[in-house]
Amino acid sequence: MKDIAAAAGVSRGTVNRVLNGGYVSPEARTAIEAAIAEVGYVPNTAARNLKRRRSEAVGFLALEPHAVLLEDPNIGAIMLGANAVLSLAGYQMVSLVIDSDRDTERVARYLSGGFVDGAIIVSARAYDPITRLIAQIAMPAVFIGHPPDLDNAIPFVGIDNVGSAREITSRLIATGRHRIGMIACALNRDSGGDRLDGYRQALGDRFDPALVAEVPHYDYLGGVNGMRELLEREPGIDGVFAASDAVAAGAMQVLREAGRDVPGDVGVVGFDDSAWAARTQPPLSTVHQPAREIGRHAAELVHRQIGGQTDVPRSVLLPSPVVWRNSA
Amino acid sequence: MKDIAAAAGVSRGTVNRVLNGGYVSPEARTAIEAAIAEVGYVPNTAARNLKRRRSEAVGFLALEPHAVLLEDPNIGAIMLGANAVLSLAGYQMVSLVIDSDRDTERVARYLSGGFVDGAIIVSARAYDPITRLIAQIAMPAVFIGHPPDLDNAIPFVGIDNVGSAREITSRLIATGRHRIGMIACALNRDSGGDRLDGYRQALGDRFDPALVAEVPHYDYLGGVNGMRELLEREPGIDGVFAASDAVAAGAMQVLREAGRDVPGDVGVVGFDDSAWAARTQPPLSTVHQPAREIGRHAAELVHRQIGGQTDVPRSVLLPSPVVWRNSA
DNA sequence: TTGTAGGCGTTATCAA
DNA sequence: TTGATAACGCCTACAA
Repeated sequence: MKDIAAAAGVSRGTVNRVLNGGYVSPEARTAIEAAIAEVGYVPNTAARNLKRRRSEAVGFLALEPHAVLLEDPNIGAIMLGANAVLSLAGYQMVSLVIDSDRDTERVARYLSGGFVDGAIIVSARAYDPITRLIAQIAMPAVFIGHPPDLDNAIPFVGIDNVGSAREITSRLIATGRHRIGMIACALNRDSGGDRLDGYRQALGDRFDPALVAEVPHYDYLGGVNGMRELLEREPGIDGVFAASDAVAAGAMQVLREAGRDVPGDVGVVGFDDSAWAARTQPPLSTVHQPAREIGRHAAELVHRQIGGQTDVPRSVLLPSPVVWRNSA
Repeated sequence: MKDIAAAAGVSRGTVNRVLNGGYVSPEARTAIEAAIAEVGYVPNTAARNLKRRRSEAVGFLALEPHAVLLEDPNIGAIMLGANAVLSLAGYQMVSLVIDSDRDTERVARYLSGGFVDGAIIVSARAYDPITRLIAQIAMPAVFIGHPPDLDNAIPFVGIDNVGSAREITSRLIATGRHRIGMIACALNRDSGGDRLDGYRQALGDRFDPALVAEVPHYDYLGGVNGMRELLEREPGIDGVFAASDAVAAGAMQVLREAGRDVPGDVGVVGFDDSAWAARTQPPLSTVHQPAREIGRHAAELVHRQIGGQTDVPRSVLLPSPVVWRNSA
């Protein structure tokens, strides 16, 4: 900057004014702009951050084991939604992969080092060190999904998993199914537990633990294994609520191999309304998860916190309607 | 830092020495460490960067339209591979979504602002402004996939798309197929063009343009449309090389609906060896793309450049063997 | 082994 | 409208 001040024959203060707005005479301005173009000058952000005490960047943290991260059909859409909003607000979204303890530590340093002004956190587990750090340094942040900790200092954006699960299970009942099972996943995460709760609520007295197969992940393989288990335990099963579309796809594959017609013999419903849902044969009835919107709202919430607003909602619950197709 | 120097009753110089190594007396050290723990002090990275002129971070840039990004089965694995290496070297990988012109501009500022010491670039298009910027400011960088520009200042990591496509097509020929079509995608990208070239080379004189269906993206829908087109143009088709596994999955769905048996009536092969390949019925013969390794090598290449090494290879080509399953 | 002091490139304040 | 100047928090000589 010194260089271009010299080149334009003005002081650094004036250069700064054309950069960041202020009173500058036309002659000075053109001279400076010419010099900037000449040298290809770009302000040093480290210096700027040091002075301004902010980075104009927001971190997007996915605290997932990586296999899960890659399978998740929603996370990409959430990122894009968040990026759209942040981008418009002039913020750089930087997403950080946390894939080991070493990562955790480094990310912690990164966050407290002033590289970002805020954070969007996807599927934090309870007592995660990163989560605690963020709360401790009072960094503007938002969770996607339920907050994992009891203290609700950090707002969250999500959907009503319980309600939607209850609703889609109810409609399975309404279509005359009698032995309705569930393939439940990821019970250590809020979404997993909530969907199981919804299923249970819908069934009420007719709930039968023998009809619930538990599998670790929301993936195709989980659907395959879960369905096999269910079929073995209850050959007369005529309805299945799979905790995600990928799981439902795996389940349908097993049903096909077992010679059961969907939806004739067995009704199947999923969750997410992801690309899977359109690809299954027949297309899947499922719960629409507004991933893009979730990302948008999350970004807005951090942005408002960064801006110092105090009237930020503690939580935002987005509608997640059932999409009725042909699998049930 | 001033604070903790005061708290520990020493000078800032001494504090710095316990932070970054140097001669410090045991008493001073313990006092300082206590003070650090007390306050929860973390060094300000902006200031440190300003002084050291580096950030210990590497950018991961995917210059893709977002829809493509979400569909790509490899990009996640590449990121994880890169992150593993960078993490070990103490670098923070930050991935930046580029989803609009506004994004491009902001990312450019971000890069030249000293937020990262190097960059890994996925599927840059020719004449991309970001690419040019990186070359211009001589930032350590590496491309994943062919370099889009003629000047080869920036090394790249990839696979031999032409060779692998040729090989898998050849084996389709060797199994006795006579009318072998291809569903080609993304011809505006190097991988797309190269795979078509390999197919053409394998067929030699028997190459027939009427047997090539072009679709825009490497996705399931592309496979569906491409296969329909091919079937219409040449009902006697008995072999198909799909430019990716997702495309192959779409094609197989159409073949199934048309009553053609795979591999009995039509042999189908894909490319990527992604999760799709195991899910299709029958499992897909395909080309294994070592995505994780690609990420690893890319990270190593930038890291070595950042370290000032000059003997960095201009390119790394990883093996991409054919995986023979049951679809052909 | 420790303290002091100057500067990294910006921004912000204050006079002029 | 402009220029000088003092921070921002850290690192690194150099002196003690």
